[in-house]
Parts: sequence; structure tokens; C-alpha cells
Amino acid sequence: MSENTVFQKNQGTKEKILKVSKILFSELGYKGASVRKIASEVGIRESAIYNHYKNKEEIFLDVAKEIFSSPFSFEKEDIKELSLKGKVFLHKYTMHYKLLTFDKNNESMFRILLIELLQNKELREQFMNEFHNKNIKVLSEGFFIMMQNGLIRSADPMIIAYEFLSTLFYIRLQITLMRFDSMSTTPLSTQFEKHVDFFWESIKI
Amino acid sequence: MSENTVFQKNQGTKEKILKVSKILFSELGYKGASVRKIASEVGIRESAIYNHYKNKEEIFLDVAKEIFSSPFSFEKEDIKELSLKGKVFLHKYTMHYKLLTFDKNNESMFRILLIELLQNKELREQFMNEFHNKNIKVLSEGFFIMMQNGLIRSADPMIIAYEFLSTLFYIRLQITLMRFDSMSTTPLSTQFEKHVDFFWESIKI
DNA sequence: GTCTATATTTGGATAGAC
DNA sequence: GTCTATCCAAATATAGAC
Repeated sequence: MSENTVFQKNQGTKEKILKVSKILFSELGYKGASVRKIASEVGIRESAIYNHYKNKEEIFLDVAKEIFSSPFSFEKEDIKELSLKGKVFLHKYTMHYKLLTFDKNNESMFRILLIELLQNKELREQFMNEFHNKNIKVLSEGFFIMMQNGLIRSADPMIIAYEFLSTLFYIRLQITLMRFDSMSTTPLSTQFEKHVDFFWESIKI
Repeated sequence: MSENTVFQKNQGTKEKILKVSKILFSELGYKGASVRKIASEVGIRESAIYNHYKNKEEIFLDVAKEIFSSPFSFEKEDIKELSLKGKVFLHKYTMHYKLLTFDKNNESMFRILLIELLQNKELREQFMNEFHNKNIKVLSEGFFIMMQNGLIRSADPMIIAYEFLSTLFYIRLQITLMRFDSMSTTPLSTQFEKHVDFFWESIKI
């Protein structure tokens, strides 16, 4: 057996721990998701966990890395081009947001964000920077271009962006809560489209 | 000593426990606020707590009772009267909301709501009913009257209410987070007024 | 009503055999 | 890498003296 052919028992254990932890943290929070429960769900003993992670905190950090890693894929060029189409920009942006809301993995990350937002300062900072500021930046750039091209009425682009984003967030929050209780979200899921319609009527010239 | 003159040692202990618990639950969440910490902060032993509350859960329920107990004092008549003034209604409503955001006690309750929202099903239901639905009801009534009187453009009053409320919530969330970190909220606190201005421009005829 | 003492459980983490 | 065994700390809760 050469040095390069090292056989590892249960190679996917670390990935499994990560996967299980995502779910448990998103359902029980940091304190509620004990190392016991994680190990049990993975199908190994607690002590075996420590062969993959130094401690519980390290598991959480590994999970938390993902919370803000799947942001909006709008490129500079897209924004310029799309903004000229006015409402289409808002619609595309919102549909992207809607997709994230219903995506299993993103949903777990959003739940963790909600649960730990007040318990974790770093999470709060990331929420402000990655979640709020980045979205406001992209949106206000879009609104600025629309304004320049006479598509929408004159106003502070940052304010318009803030107004638009806040409702997206609130819809997502409500849907996330309802899905947590396995309630039907069909009435609410159309709220995204209604938001775009109402908002466009509010700013178009 | 007659039966009617019973002297109790430390009569205010239960109130003190409640007061301390409010703060600790709002800072550390249900799990984080241990009976140990509560007792210590009150200045008594853990065991003494159990002379006032059956268990920890009962303390939390006592605290949680307050979360949705300070709603809007808008009477039926007020809504009708205020709605005819259009923007004044929105402004008064928002200023009330702003007051709650910065009120110490309401702030604690809002924090608990955020922390425990995903951990407590009853809290989620109350959030939807007491927080969301009640606000939507009052607001949509107001918008309906405005519409009838030709003050605002035609649209579904429920949608308008949803759009208006969602931004109020988002501003409150951001301010609550920033105050938790003792950050200055002066730039954000004017967001309430900006919201009213922008929104009125969006719906007025 | 508060205290000391104590029971009991749960959770994070390590040692050492296989 | 996983297991058994074990340790230690923290947390909920109770019993009984004062």
C-alpha cells in the first residue's frame, strides 16, 4: 500500500455530519441541536464526531458558512440590461428571491439565520452586509438606471430599494414560518407576484 | 394576628422574577436564560424560584403573555375619522409603531418573539394572528375608506396593507438588531417617516 | 418564603482499546 | 475512524430545616 492510496473507513462521515447538522440546527437552534442528537442521527457515537470536528462550535461555523454563500447571481451587465426593461427586472429579481425561499437548502439556512440572529453577533453583521446591503446595492442601481431612462418617477433609489426589499423579506419570513408547520403556502406564494405588480404601479411613470 | 393580616416576606419577589426573566429571555433566549441566572440576578437561590413558579416553562409563559398585549389602540371610530385624512392616518399609525420599536419593554418582547419564533409553535400562531392579521385588518379598513373617498388609487386594500406593514416590520427588525449591539439607530429611525412619504406618493391620487 | 443539600438529567468533551 | 467508558459541568427540580 503506497502513501498515496490511503483507504479511509466511511469516507463520507464528515459530509453526513454537516448535512445532519444543517437540518438539526435549523430546527432546534444551536443549543437545541446537541452533539448527542447529531451523532445519533448520523448513526455514530458522540466521540466519533470529534474525529471530524474539533468541537460543536466548529460544526456550526461550517454550517453557517453556507448561510450567505448563495446570494444573487446578478452580474453588473445583467443589471444594466435588465433595468432598461423596467418591470421585467423587478420580476426576475423577485422570482430569484422566491426560488431561494422554497429551496430546501436555502430554507434551512434562512431558519438558522432567524433562530440565531439575536444570539450571534457575527450573524447579525453578515445579515446586514451580505443580506441587506448587497441587495439594496443591486436594487438601487437598477432603480437608478430606470430613473435615468424615464421609466419610473423620481425618488431616492436607496429608498425605493429599501421599500421593495423589505416586503420581499416579510413574504419570505411568513412562508418560512408556515412551511415550518407544514401549512399550505399556496395563497402566500402568489404574494411575490402581487408585490411586483403593486410596486411597479407605484413607481412607473 | 388575624387571618386578614398575613405578612409575607419579600412580597415583590414574583414581580422581580418576572422582570428579570423578561430581560434574560430577551437577551439569551429560552434555553440560554437558565433558572440559575434568573435566580442569581433576582438575588435569591434557585430553589426559591419554585415557591413562585411551578417550573421554568411557567415563567416563560408568564413573560410571553405580554408579547402581544400592547397592540394598537385604534378604535373603530378613529379609523374612519383618521382614514379620511389620508396621509395623516399612515403617519399616526407609523409613529405608534415607531414608539413601540423604541419602547424598552416592547423591545424586549419583540426580541423574545424573534428568538423563539421558530422554537415555539404557539408564538408563531400568535404572531400571525395578533401581529400580522390584526394589523392588516386595521390598515386595510383604513385604505378601503380612503379608496371610497377618492383619496388613493384603486387596488386591493389587503395588498396595500400588506405592502405597508411589511416595511414597518423590516425597519423595526433592523432597528432592534442594531440596538442589541448598541449601535446608533439615528440614520434608520427616520426610515419610518421616509416610508410614509414614499408610500403615500405611491398610492395617492 | 428562603435557605442548604441533594437528586437527576443532559450535554460537551476526552482516553484508550480495536 | 469508531467504539466503550468515563469525566465534568451545567441545568432542572425536589426535600426538609429555619
